[in-house]
This record gives sequence, C-alpha cells and structure tokens, in this order.
Amino acid sequence: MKDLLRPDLTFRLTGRLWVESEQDRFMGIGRLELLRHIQQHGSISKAAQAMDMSYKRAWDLVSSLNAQSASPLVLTQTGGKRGGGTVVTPEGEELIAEFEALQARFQAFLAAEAARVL
Amino acid sequence: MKDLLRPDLTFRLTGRLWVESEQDRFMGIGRLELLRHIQQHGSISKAAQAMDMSYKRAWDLVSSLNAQSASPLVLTQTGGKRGGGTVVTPEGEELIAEFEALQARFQAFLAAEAARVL
DNA sequence: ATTCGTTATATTTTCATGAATATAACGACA
DNA sequence: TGTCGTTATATTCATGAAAATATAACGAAT
Repeated sequence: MKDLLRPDLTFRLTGRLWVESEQDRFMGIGRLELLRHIQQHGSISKAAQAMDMSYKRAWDLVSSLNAQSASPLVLTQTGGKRGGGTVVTPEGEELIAEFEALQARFQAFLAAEAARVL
Repeated sequence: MKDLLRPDLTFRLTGRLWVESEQDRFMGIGRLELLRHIQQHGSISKAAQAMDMSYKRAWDLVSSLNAQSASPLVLTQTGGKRGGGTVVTPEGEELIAEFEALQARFQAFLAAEAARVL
C-alpha cells in the first residue's frame, strides 16, 4: 500500500474492538477506562469528572455492564458517610485484566500489520 | 471472560480498522465497499444507490481517497455519451486487494481471539 | 440547439448520541 | 433532625455527521 500513499502525508493503521451482545455493547476501550477510573476514585461521579464525562453517561455505562454480566462488576452504595460510592468487584477486576490483555494483543497486531502494509 | 458473561445472552467480539492521515481517514471497510461497487457499476451515482448511500457522501469519499493517494485511485469523467462515469484505476485495484487481504487477516485475528476469550 | 445521465458543489434538514440540567432518594453522622 | 456527597433517574439541549434537496457544469449524441 505504501507506494499508493501520498509521500508528504503520514499515515497510521488504527482500529477498535469491542464485545457486544445482541442488543447492547458490553465491553470496549471506553468502558475499560471508566472501570479503571472507578477503581482509582471509588466513585462513579469522581471517575466521570476525571474523564470529563457526564455522570449520567458513566452511570449508564456501569448499568449496562452490570446488566450483562453474570455477577456484578461494580457495586454501588447510596447514602452513607461520604454519600455513597462504587467499588469494582473481583469479577470487574478480572474483566479489566482480560480486556487489557486483549487490547494489548490487538495493538501488537496493529503494529505488525502497519509494519507490513504501510 | 466467559465466566463473567450472562449465560442467557450471546456475545461476539467485533472490531474495525482503518488507515488515516493526520487530517482525514484514508481507507476503511466502508470505502472498500464503495470502491468495489464503483468497479461493478462504473459510476459513483450507481454505486451509491446500490449501497443505499447518498451520492454526495459517495462523491466526498472518492474525493478524499484521491486527495490522499500518490496517483488517482478512481478516474471520473463528466458529460459525454452516458453522462460520464467513474473507473477504478490499477492503483485503486491494488488498494482494494491489499485492504481486502488486511481485512481478512483482521477477521482471522478476531476469530482466534473470540475463541480464546469468549 | 436540445436532451440526457452523470459529475461537482452548496445549502438545508434530520437524526442520533451525548451533554446539561434538574430533582429525588439514600443513609451515616454531627 | 438537618447536612452532605453520592447514586438514581428523567427531561431538555447541543452538536456533529449523514441525508436530503437543489443547482450548475459537462459533453457526446441526436
């Protein structure tokens, strides 16, 4: 493909991957980052503002994740000493780890293909 | 990941990849299909209607493709016996072939990863 | 010169997605 | 009991991308 591209521009090969069920997306890079931020901050609202995402969107994503998993990936608590909070369960941690690994293999694939094709 | 997913739903791993320059996308699955339709029909407008895409969008994509390639990928002719038309150049055919091959390897990657992770 | 089907191009309209905004519920603690 | 920061939820608003619409240019053929 190299010989077809304008030599004064720089090109890159990029992509995205995700897991989806019939009706809804389940896991992707955005949800991965959200889960990591929730781990860090212990709260959906804090995670959302750290990512510059609206609270509602973050909450919707969490709701979608939990709705499609066999057991909860995050546990939310409402009210209480600090108003509540959210923790990532061991199952959620497993999902994070597995999707991170998948993502890493994908990036390796992209790099290898870029070297071959660009 | 398998053990984390609701067993009453079916999940699939999917993804997309594309080549882009700084300012603009260059090649992706949508543009591949457009190029194939142009090959088949010899016209941007026929290709667009076969794909149920607006002519403007198809024309914009063709314009973007040619603007980023070293030599034209498609040649357009305006006016004339049948009003004009569009042909895919040998360079365009090369792009089609290479991107199809890349796409096939990507699908193989996805299938292998799905088998591992889902 | 007129017709015809296409390319070329600008402008307006639709639509979907996420952002913003608003409000209620919650429950520990002072 | 009142406060506080959060979760939970509904509704409105903004924005960007694609569709729809409109019009001109083109050039071979009649």
